[in-house]
Parts: sequence; C-alpha cells; structure tokens
Amino acid sequence: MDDLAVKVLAVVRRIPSGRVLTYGDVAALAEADATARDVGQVLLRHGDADDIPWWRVLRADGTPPPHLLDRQLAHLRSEGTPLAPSGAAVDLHAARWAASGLGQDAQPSLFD
DNA sequence: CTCTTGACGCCGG
DNA sequence: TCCGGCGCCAAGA
Repeated sequence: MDDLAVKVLAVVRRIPSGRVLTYGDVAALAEADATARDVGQVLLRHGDADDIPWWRVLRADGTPPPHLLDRQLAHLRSEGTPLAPSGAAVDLHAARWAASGLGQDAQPSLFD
C-alpha cells in the first residue's frame, strides 16, 4: 500500500452518500501527482475493501466503466443518487460532490 | 530494457 | 450523438 493509494482511498471514503466524484476529481483532491488513470489503478487493487464506497467514483461523463455498469448503478440507485434521464448514467451536474475547500459537504446547486 | 495492459479523458469526424 | 484514435502513465511479464 503506497502513499498514493492511502491518499486516494482517504478521499473516496469522504464522499458523502448520495454524492459522487469523477476519477479526475479524486486525483486532484488526493494532492499528489495523481492522474485519473492512477485512481483507477488504486481502486482496482484496493476497491474491494468494505469501508471503501468505490461506486461513488465515476468517469468524467457520469457513466461507470462498462464491466461494472450493473453493480455500480445498483449501489447508486439504492442510496438515492440523482441519475440522468437515461438512467444509464449519473446526473453529474446534480450529484457531483463540491468537495474543494468546503469541508464535509456542499450543495449541488453551487455548480449552477 | 521493451512491450502490453487498463476502474481515464479529450478531440475530431 | 456515437465512435475511434491518441495521449497519458504506472505495473507486470
């Protein structure tokens, strides 16, 4: 478990239920030279831990990676995450967690 | 040391 | 809107 993984997982654990972040967001919040790809690598290795809400991390367009589509959407629906009209993706505009410098939580409307 | 792989993201057709 | 291609970069083989 390297330092980068610790930081990335710490960020993911802080995502409130019903909110989401993109891989790129997590990379930026990890305060390291992490890229979105690195975040994917970390979750690939450690995403199985029970205390890690990996399903709250999505791609930049709000869709989950293809092989996780069903499982991930099931988790998101169960915790009331705002989905896009299509139902196949998350409504990022509404559900994206405004974490930067705002502490524990934030209002989705900040993005309007 | 080189080559492949992949939970990403952006851009052009 | 839907693809396909390309850049990116750390790990393994």
